[in-house]
Amino acid sequence: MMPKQRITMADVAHEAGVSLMTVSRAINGKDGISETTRQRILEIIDRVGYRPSDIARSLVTDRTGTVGLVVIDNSNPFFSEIARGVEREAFAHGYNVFLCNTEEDMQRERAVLRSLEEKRVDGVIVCSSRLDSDQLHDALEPHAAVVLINRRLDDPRFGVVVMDDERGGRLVAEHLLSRGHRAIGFLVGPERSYSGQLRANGYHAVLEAAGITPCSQWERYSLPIVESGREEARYLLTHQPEITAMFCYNDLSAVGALQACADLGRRVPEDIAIVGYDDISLASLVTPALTTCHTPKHELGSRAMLLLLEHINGCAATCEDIVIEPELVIRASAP
Amino acid sequence: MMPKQRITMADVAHEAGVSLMTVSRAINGKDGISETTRQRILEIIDRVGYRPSDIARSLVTDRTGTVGLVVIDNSNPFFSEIARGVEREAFAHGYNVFLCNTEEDMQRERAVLRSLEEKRVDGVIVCSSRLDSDQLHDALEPHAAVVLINRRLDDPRFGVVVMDDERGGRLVAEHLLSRGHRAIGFLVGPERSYSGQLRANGYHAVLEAAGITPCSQWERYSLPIVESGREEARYLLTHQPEITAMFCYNDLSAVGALQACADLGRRVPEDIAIVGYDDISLASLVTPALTTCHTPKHELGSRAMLLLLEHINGCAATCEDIVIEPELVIRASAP
DNA sequence: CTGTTAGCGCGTTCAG
DNA sequence: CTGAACGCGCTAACAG
Repeated sequence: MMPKQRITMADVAHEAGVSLMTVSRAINGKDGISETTRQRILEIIDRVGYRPSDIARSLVTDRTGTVGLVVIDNSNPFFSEIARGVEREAFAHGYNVFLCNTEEDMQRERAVLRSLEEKRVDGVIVCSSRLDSDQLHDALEPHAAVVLINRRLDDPRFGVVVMDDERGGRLVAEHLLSRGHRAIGFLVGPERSYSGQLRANGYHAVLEAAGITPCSQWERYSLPIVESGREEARYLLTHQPEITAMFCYNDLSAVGALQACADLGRRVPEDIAIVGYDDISLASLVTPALTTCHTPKHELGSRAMLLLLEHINGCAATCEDIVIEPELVIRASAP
Repeated sequence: MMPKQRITMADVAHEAGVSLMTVSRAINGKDGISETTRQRILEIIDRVGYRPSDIARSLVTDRTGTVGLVVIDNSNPFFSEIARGVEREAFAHGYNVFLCNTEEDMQRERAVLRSLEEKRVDGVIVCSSRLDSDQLHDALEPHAAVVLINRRLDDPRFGVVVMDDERGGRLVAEHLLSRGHRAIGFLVGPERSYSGQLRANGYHAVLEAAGITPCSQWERYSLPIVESGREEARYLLTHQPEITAMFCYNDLSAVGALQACADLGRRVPEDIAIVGYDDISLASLVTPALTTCHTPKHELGSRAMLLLLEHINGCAATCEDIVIEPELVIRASAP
């Protein structure tokens, strides 16, 4: 069986009785070609089903029309909504997106960043890296354009879109204090989470200003998933029964905390108040609905993609970081 | 400022004092090269930070090491979990994944499929297409390797991984009948949903066998999102008050139905039983927890990717469809 | 074991 | 307004 041969520009040129160059001009909308021949060529292209090869094109233009998106885990709604925002904006501008999950694995994070290099992506967006500053810098340095989400790195070449996490931490602390809570459990998040660190800073600052010394026994690392939240919350509730409220790293771990409360017969919010983070759609759907900090995930993604485009096109007007403010959403779990 | 020139294979060859070919062999692990020189070359590559260009490589090998994944909407947990399964398997085999959302837009679906052609992906996985058979066939025909998820198309060139949706529909119908329900509302799903059609077939078959003629006034199209479920469920509950149960296209619309019940003061499951579909993690977390059909989403994705690899490598051992059976999960919303 | 030649499909010169 | 030659970075096929 003869493997069906791909149609190439030469075929189109031949069919049209013109040179390769003329076909190329017709495709790329360049001038130096009469409107009539352009139309004729486009019709032929359509008829024979020719598809220009972005591969060949990329080799000469040094542009691929692709970007890489690196996230921890696309099955986490936080990331999947960001991914959606990125992809929508990318599509609108003619770009395709490589989706890469790191799965909390630093080695894999480096590996995907490297494979994206080899794919010659025009740029990468990295969301929630677990690498430390030096490692991350090294992994990103070879990339032509970079935008970080929820992470700062002191290199002006890298664009930044961040939530004001410190502020989010403060908002939560202030809310809980205002409701009279003094003994507050805290699921800090993954050990290497940059956002978690910032939230903790803001949170601690408010507590200290109120004369409360953050107590390390009230704090636990946790993964940003339901199971881990349940486990760590159960630990805290069991070992530190004086706790009357709990601030969870994200909504998923907060749902886990809700489950832990149910497991242990603690009523929410009567016995214990639970606060989540991010306001994923789940947050308003569980019972009791979660008090949480709203993070505009779709916007985070689309702003990041837009910024990346500026970097790719070398017209990064502003090298200022884009900072988005969170908003406290008060619901039944911590009224 | 001189734009830093990319390091090419020639640089490495020069540095090592060998020819291009030798470097190529060292990289690709081919033989016909001594182990010592290979090591020497790999060290140089590492030292100078050379990254082989997959673009250039693809041009000659006619393989890109990329696949396209086409879904309706990655912010829907159903799809984001499938995407995760696909990406994990892809990564494990050295492939990168283009994630494309169609957003229920048939024109966009064609557009992304076409752009994937131009990117010369080695294959595509299409999940929940909204195109009809002819359109979909035309859009997929130019692709070298294709796997469909939850859709059949009578072309042996296309691999298929499907849930047994008809069975799912039957399982739900049988469960509701066995609990004495006779007037059952039905959110059928998107008008062009293939899965929805199959579930409806199974569902209707069981009803008819029980002597119940499916009543079209009990059925409504709906989008697979919470808002739409709420709206359509409210319509049904208002206009067909005799209904004692509702079968919803997916868990998201079932959650919407739950909200509609709350809006209208109907108790679940006392006044009305609600059944969802897919068993996304949300299903077990809402109150009351949803009775639903379990769909192994991650597995769907990874099986699809594995099958696609077989097609890409031309060793599609089996051209049999892969069929996965759903399982009814009975929870509080329809005990 | 290693090098040389050719060409993948296209866009960018520079001539007509 | 159109075309011919060249090269992007790499690998396959053949020589040595």
